[in-house]
Formats: sequence, structure tokens, C-alpha cells
Amino acid sequence: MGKNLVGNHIRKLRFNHDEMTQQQLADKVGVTRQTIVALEKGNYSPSLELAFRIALAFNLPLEEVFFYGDQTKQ
Amino acid sequence: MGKNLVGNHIRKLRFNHDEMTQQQLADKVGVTRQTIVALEKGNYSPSLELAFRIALAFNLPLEEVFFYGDQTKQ
DNA sequence: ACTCGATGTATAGTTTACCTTACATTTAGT
DNA sequence: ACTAAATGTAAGGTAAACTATACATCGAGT
Repeated sequence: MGKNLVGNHIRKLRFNHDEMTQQQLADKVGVTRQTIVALEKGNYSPSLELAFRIALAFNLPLEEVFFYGDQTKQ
Repeated sequence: MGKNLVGNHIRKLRFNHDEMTQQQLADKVGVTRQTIVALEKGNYSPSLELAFRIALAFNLPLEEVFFYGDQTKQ
């Protein structure tokens, strides 16, 4: 119940990005698949450093992948 | 020795922002002064959530406060 | 029917972000 | 000279991010 205030579009972006799999994204940004799973599920939000690497993996600015202010909006 | 790849402009921004003190910024974003000190010194990078709150405190997009890719550049 | 890749879930362990407290140093004001 | 605000530094503790391993489920091919 971490009251996670940060959301993300990782799952959506993975599919827009040539059907990238969790494992492929994990490898690309240098974490384990478990971490990607947890982020997609919203279990916790990533470190800033990891957030930057994920944004880079999608060639997007960080704020188009992650957003502050509750929920699935935006 | 965290090999911190994320840098920030917090100290600079504090002075541009009506001479805001470490303590004032800490209060505004809901952490202790020690955390601000550590961030300014580059001891570690903040959580994504805290990064968002700090950017909000300066009324700037996150990527104008924090940057990825080594060093004092940018 | 069988295999295999992708995903979901769980548990235990390490690392690091952040807190608390405390004290020392510098600078400005009186 | 004294005080007080702002900053630097350090040590011990908690919580959350992340790893490692393991197993289970589901869908697509063959």
C-alpha cells in the first residue's frame, strides 16, 4: 500500500515499440524482468536513474513515460 | 561509490528562486534537510517521486532540474 | 498433445534512498 | 565578541527499490 503517486505507460509503450517483451526491456535498461513487472503493476516507482534509462529505451522524454499525480489518467 | 549518473541543478535553482534555503526546499517537498544536502552533493539520486516534487517546487519540468548522462554539463 | 515463449506471482536477500540526531564551521547582524 | 541562521559532515536505523530463484499459467506453433 505504498500510495504510489507516480504512474507510467511502460506496458503500452512496449507494444508500440515493436512488441518489445518484458525481458528485452529489462536487458536493455539493465534490470531484471521482475523489476519491469513490478513497475508495470505499479508496485513501486523506479529510481530516477532507472526512469531515465527506460525513457531512453523508448526514445522519449521522461515525462512522456512517467507522470506525477495519481492514477491512470494523462 | 554509487557511480551516480544523474545530476541536478538544485543548488543553482535554489538561489534563482528567491534565495530559498535548503531547509525551506526540504519542507516544501516533504523531506529532511539532509536529503537535500545529499542530493546537492550528488551522494545519490532521488526517487522518481521526489524528483517530481522538487521539479514542482521550482515550477519546472523534471528534465530541467535533473539530467541523465554524466557530470556537471548541460 | 506437447513445447516454448511471455507473463504472473511469491519469498528471501542485498542495496540504497531517506530519516534522526548531533555536532562543527562559516557568515552576517547587532 | 556574541549570537544565530545556513551549511557541511557523520553514524546508525528503517523502508523501499531491486536482485535472484523458482514455479505456475496461458496462448501460439508445430
